[in-house]
Amino acid sequence: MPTEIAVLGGPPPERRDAARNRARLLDAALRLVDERGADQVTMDSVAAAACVGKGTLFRRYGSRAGLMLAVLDHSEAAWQAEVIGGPPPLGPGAPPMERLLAFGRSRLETSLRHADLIAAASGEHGRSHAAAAFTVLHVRHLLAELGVRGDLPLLATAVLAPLEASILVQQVRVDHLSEGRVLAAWSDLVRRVCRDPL
Amino acid sequence: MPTEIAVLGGPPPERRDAARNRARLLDAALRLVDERGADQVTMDSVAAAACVGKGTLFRRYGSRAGLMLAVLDHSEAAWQAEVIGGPPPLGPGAPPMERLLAFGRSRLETSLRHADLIAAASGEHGRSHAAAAFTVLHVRHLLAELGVRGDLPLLATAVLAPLEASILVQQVRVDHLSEGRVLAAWSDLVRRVCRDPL
DNA sequence: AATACAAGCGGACCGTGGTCCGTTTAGCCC
DNA sequence: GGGCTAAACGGACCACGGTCCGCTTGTATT
Repeated sequence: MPTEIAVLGGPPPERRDAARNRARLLDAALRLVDERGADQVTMDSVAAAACVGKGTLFRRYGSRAGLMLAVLDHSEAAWQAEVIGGPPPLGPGAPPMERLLAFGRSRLETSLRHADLIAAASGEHGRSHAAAAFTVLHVRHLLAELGVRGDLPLLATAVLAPLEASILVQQVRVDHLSEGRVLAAWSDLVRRVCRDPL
Repeated sequence: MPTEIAVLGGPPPERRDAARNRARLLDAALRLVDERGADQVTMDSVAAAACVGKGTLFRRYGSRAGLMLAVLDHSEAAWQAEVIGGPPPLGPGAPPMERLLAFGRSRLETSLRHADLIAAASGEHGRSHAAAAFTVLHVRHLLAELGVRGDLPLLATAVLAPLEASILVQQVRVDHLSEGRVLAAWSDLVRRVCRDPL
């Protein structure tokens, strides 16, 4: 029986071949999604492109949604970095309201750009992936800086809700509303929410 | 060659057997969804229960999402009737703000009750089914009565966004926030949006 | 190095959504 | 009623997501 070192809980580390396969699979998925679009990528094709059995793919990522989530997180990492540490007004340095409006514009663009990926990733795990949690936290933080009172976590979620990919796709790609108009309406919403109730 | 009567365009009427099968299928689907829950109902089982071939099912309803949409519309008809003509404060007769808040509470409950059905119906047609259009129209109407200025269609969509089933399921069933708290936050949002900017 | 065993592996297999196409039938005209 | 055609029918068939299980391999222990 192997010595049990990890006294404090936590998942045991991945075996080296497992980690290698995980990386191979993510690589293959990133490449395929990039060159064909998310909804043209089958699980079999990813497994084949990674030279790995299908069973391994599902053991590592759980489901198609899980794999797409990993791809999505990878794709949005750069965006998150810009929000956290990039140049103003999106990054720190600008007044909170300007940052919030810049955030909205940027999020709108990103949601639309990754719409297919987001849809593919939005099965079963609810929407609670790292990326979503990050946006809520960020908006909540900005609202706090603006001195908004109330149930900030829920208010942040409410402000973010109209920027959900599924809603934006309906508005822009089905109803053919211009992105500018959608953004203007969102900005209006934000100003109303943040207005001081003096 | 049959006489062409419909000079003005529009889809030709359904053949009698087709209409009968459509009804049979919807009946079967309603019954199965009611007794097993939407995500335990397979297309094969619906076709079998309706004593109809699977091909027919798909010809009539296009896809699983289409069938579930029909079931959903049927299930929500009663709710829509209450909103349009039921007793206040949900129905007409109460002041607009009271109606709007009652609408929110009612919509929150309905979205959660039909969450599985809504999820099953939300493929491919975007969200543009009759039910969704109805809620937007209604909220838009109430906002107008409240004298709210701005891009009312988009503002209505933004106000409705936090009541989307997917978001509510995450908040209530995953994060275990109470319905009361979620509703309070939504009411707060609405009051902020409707506040007069004097 | 030899041993032991958990972890990992891969591909055959299954259920389900969706399509296809040869056959049947409702509706119209004579 | 008989004949014609477009519409409808239905079930065999396919693709894809997901599971299962017997075999392999990495790693820790001695």
